[in-house]
Amino acid sequence: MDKLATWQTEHGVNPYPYTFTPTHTSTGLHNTYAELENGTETEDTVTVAGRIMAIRNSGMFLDVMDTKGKIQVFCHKESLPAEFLPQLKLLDIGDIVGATGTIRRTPRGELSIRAKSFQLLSKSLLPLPEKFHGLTDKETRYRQRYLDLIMNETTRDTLRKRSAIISSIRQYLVDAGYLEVETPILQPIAGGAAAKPFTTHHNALDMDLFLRIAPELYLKRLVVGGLSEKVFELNRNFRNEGISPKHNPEFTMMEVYEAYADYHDMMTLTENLMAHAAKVATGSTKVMYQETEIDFTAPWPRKTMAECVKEATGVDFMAIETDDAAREAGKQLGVHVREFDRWGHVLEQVFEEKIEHTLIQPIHITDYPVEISPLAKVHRDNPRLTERFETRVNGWEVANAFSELNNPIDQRQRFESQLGERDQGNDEAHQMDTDFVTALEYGLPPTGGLGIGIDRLVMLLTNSTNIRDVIAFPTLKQKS
RNA sequence: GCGAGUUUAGCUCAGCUGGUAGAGCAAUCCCCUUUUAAGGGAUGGGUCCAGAGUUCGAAUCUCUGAACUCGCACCA
Repeated sequence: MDKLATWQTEHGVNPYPYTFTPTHTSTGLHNTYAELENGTETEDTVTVAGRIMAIRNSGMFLDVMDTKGKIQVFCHKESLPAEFLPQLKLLDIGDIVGATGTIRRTPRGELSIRAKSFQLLSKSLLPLPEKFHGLTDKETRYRQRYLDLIMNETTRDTLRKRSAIISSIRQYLVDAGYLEVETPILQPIAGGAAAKPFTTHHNALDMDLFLRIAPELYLKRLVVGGLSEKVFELNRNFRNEGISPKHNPEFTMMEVYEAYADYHDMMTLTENLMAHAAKVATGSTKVMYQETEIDFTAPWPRKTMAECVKEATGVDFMAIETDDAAREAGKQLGVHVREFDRWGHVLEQVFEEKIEHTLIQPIHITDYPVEISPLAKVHRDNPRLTERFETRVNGWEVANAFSELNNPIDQRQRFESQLGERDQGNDEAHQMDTDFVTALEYGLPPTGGLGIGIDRLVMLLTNSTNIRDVIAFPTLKQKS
């Protein structure tokens, strides 16, 4: 652009200088001078910096936006030294500038800085989207998130809240004595969940590796080793599956393991963590999501999966003895049943198709069938069930937790049973991880474990209806 | 993967039954020094998503493809 050259040749200005030192933020000034009356001038000199979002009256009024907000810079020819006036004409919407001047409030009530000087800090070469409608095209908003952030306060707010939520969870756990750890993202066996992994290859080792679908098996190894009785990891998982408003191929999971705890303890921890995060993000444990108020205030109801199904359908799966009878019952209820489904698969399928979407307020669904819970400990009162729960909010799975299976003999059998399912066509059945079984053979203490889907929690706490709105750079197809 | 929809200027969008490509904002130039989407005047700006077809003539009709959006499926 010509203006870029003009800055350099006619004004000897480097349009991309190295440093600048603002003394104040826009929001800080709005707070400090909240009581300043209209039409008042002060002698208080401040320096701010930010992006020009609007220019009015040929540069007399600049709206400057910094991370905290906006403030008007008032460039009047009587208060701005004459040498700045030609430079004023060279400013564009989108330029980043610093300005120094005195605080005043205009007769119409706009807190402003009466500029004594300003400095170009970065020249913008591309025009910003139109100011009134802003940037609304969803594709551009996701592909060029920087533009979305410049133009849309909601986007800035959502992603800042995401950061606050993650910090609050981390801080809560650290304060409670949990040790934050890191475990491999590149794994030779993608374990800890049922999902299709991304595959990659290490050249020097000539070895295929998988991006992890869950950190679970490594975190339990750390508990076996006694690194800490309470560990957690807050990081990305990768699942090679469809993209939807609730699924991104890479997503953020918090997993925590606590020795000598069981799944009841994990329910309490889930409630405390989410209620805390809700308060940090929204100021309250009662959160408006779309048209519904969701109440995260602890404690939350707990109900077994079989009870839910019995209440909603009248069918008591606990009274069904065989897999054949379970499949028949599933078909009777109009639920999708596969030929290799056993009692537990059918029970879960009925739950998902008939009940899940009705669970709006936070609830722990407990006592999952053993067939679909290969890493959870058998229920102390019933061998067909496990001590596992999933927390549902707004019909979504937001947490999954167990009393961890720590009996190595049982674990080996569960893996073998999963291999059997794999042979029957369930390509997401769990793989055998012999080293993990070996770790259990050295002894994992009784342990409670919990995973929380951070992105979905952030969606709920920021009133977002698409997971892409809570991920700064969501996965998109490459433009050809 | 399936269905519906969208794709036109930097942005937000018009463009009818096929007949020379439009507006507002942004940009450039001029006027204007107390504006709040500032205002007035002038000017420039297009691979109408891509390719093929129908037609004298296609942004518009047909087919194929692409990206996106929404819904569904998948995601135990």
